[in-house]
Amino acid sequence: MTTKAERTTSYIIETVAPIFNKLGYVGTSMSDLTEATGLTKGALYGNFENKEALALAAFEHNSKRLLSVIDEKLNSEGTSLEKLFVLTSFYRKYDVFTQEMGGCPIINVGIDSKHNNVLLAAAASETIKAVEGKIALVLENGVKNRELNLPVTPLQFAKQLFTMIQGAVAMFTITGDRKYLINTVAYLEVLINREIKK
Amino acid sequence: MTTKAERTTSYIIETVAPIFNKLGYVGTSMSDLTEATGLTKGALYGNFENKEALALAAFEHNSKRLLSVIDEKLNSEGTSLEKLFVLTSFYRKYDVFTQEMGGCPIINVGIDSKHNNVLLAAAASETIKAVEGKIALVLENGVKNRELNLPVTPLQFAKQLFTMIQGAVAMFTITGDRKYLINTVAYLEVLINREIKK
DNA sequence: AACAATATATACCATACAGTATATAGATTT
DNA sequence: AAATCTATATACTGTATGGTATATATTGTT
Repeated sequence: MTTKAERTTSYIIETVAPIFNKLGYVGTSMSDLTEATGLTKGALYGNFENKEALALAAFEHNSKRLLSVIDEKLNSEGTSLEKLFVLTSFYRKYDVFTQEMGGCPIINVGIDSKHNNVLLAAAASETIKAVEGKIALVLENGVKNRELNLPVTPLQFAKQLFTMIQGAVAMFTITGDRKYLINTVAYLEVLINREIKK
Repeated sequence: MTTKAERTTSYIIETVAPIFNKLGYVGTSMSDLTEATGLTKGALYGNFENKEALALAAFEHNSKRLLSVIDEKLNSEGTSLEKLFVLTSFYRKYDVFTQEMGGCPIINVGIDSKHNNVLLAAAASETIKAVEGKIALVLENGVKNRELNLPVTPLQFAKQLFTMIQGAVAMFTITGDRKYLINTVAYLEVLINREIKK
């Protein structure tokens, strides 16, 4: 059972998350948030200690959503190779997935908070590590099953894959051109088939 | 001959550029800038119409510096292949180059200004186009000289290369781990040798 | 060197900011 | 349903914000 208070707290987080993600930590004002939620400062400060705690909760919300979708993709039925292709397919349409979140939380918060908020910066860095770990696990299994052949360690290859993906995400975010996502995913799929498929 | 006024203007730009690059457009206050320059608001507003004009000049300064170094690398003596390797070498140590600028201006301003300042966002996007064009030119020459063999158009390949580079830059910026730069450049050099070298 | 033109400093404005104390409304428990 | 407890609204801090009007230096010109 969820009490009214709990529901208010999560309503705030959900409403506030895309705003922080879009406008950044300093770029978001408390009045932006009262306006969006339809609540007053009293309500916001009753549920969260301060702006920083609110921003942190907002990022964790977006991060968890992203991580759980990635988990879902990487745990879908099929071979390790197929799992990887499910992931790349997800990133081909990453723009629609991130639309309601207000963009990629890793890139947005990671860059925005670099010199503005230590906790947020650390959280973004942690999310990267988490994704890399998840991809590495799939790669590791593929190697164990004699399905894949990696030129470097699973974690190293995972980092390389994710770096390329985030490159496409960054370029898409800055230019607004979806082709960066589409073309990078196409490149990655060829790369996986040619370089690591046994 | 440079008049005193001109020297003040460029002194302001040079001093202010890394601050805007680090803290972002909204994250930078006019008092940050008076403090850093040792000048007063009167001086700053005497030389620039407003905060936006100042931020724009600051970005253009960083962007020009970056583009001219890239130009220099891509116009160095040697074959097209060698030029490409001079560029990748530059990005292996991109962290030290961007240190005094306060980080990569493309990533920082591109992401930061996305929802905060239209002119800055457009300027970052333009800088990306400029870099891609410069790389494409070298690739095009390499094809003409029967030195390179591209699987796609020069511009398309240039975009793919630059996307990977900026991916490494983004990951380095967020995590602070130089290995993203080092490993991505290593990967790119193998890629160039194996995929497009004739 | 005296004057005119320009650049910088000072003092100020209205507004927006994050945050708080307290009053009021709403929910939960008995 | 009454009483208690909790959550939200209101009204208010003090401070920082971008920007400006004007006075004062500083520069370039004759």
